[in-house]
Amino acid sequence: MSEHILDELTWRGLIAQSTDLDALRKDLDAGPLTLYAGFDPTAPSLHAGNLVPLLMLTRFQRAGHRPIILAGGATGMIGDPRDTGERTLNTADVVAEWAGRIRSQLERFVDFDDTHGAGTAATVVNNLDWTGSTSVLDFLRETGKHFSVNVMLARETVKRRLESDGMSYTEFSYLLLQSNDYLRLNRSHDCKLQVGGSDQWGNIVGGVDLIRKVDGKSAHALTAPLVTDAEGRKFGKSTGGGNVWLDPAMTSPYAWYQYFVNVGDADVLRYLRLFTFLDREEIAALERDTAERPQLRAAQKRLAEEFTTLVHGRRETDQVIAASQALFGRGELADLDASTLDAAMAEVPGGKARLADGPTIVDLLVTGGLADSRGAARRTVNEGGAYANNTKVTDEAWTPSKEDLLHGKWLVLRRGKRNTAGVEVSP
RNA sequence: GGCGGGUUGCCCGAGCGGCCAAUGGGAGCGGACUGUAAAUCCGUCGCGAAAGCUACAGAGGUUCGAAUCCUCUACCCGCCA
Repeated sequence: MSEHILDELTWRGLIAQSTDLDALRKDLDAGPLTLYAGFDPTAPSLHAGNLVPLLMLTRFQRAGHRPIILAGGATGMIGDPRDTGERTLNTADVVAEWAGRIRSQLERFVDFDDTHGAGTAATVVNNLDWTGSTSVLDFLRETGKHFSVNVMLARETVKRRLESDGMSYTEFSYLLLQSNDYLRLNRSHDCKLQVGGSDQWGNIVGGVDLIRKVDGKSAHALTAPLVTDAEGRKFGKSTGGGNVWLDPAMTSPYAWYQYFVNVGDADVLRYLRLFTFLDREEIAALERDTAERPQLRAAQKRLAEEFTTLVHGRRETDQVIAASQALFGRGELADLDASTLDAAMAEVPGGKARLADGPTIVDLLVTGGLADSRGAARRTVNEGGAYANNTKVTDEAWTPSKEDLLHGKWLVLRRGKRNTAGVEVSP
């Protein structure tokens, strides 16, 4: 069969820090091992960066182990300290709502049956279930007593925060909560491994230490390199800013696909290893393609295809690929048949306009969602970045005529090289 | 509780009472070059066609005129108790 999970993670570049790997390997070989990763509801949706640790759970499950997904209903109420400064607390309602939404996203990435061997069925837990009812006194006496402030102050994030804005006691306590989670799961599920992004290292080993101190047992820690910054922003530098969200209402499948098609050569192979299940041979072949014929973007297209399928499903992926080919292909837009064009237009942003209103290119860029304001739209036109049906428009007053409408209703707008929108124009 | 400092546009960060829609970075956006890459260079970057409008934590006030002065409120930081 395949190689050892730890060896696979190593070549994929998924191991940033770890406790004793040999000891972990021994435990892994002894049978299904229970492991967990936690996800705090800090936004209404997971983003691409969250998928590294999430897929790590998937990989372990496929290798015959048992994943626990933890939704941070409690930790999300507190906030993991970050370098940029104190977080604003969200209300309990918001946290609960986000936790629910994230939970349903998380559930798609693991199997809840013993598909990968006996005892590999996944579990979902919410740390609010055991933290919410704990009394302060119990918590301080039973958990707090095991933590040395001296040690906590030495943590990187804490040090940086003390040099800048300082930190509330609330956030300072975060470590204790997450450590306690690990202890709880170790006791209730015999969970012996926690994985996460490398920013979680301190929190994870906090739990490892706690388990050792309280129960005298050993547990493992494994972190993956961060692909995003602490905020999950700036996932890559190859294209537009902002987060790439899993929620199709926040980031459309088309936008998701396009984002990964546009990944730079320097990142694409690493991303393939981090975000896909392609094996060494396939990735090596794509590496050759990238080196020899980079303009084909074979690796990027494969990454985008695999990753879109993983998140949005095969069907949706086929549609966005078709749309991308139609819009970025060599052929003339006018040559696309009606159903292909309709399908492509359904994937990109758009709007509606009426010919009778005599909308100008400026109006259309705004209604198509390609410009935030009319001023921005005019700027785009003057900068030479506006296109209608792939023809550059340089006159702000340009207005489409009936003959411009593809299949009698579509006007394909573009801003710059790769931002496309479809405006449906009625008489 | 006392004393002091702070709150500026997406982020960081300047800002003498008029010349400030507000210096400078970064991010973003467009162009050139390419491959729907990277790097680099150029341009741009509140809303509005314009008049003008809305903005410098919030609310008042002083003034011909305030982001800049005063008062109160909220939040943040530091020192002391």
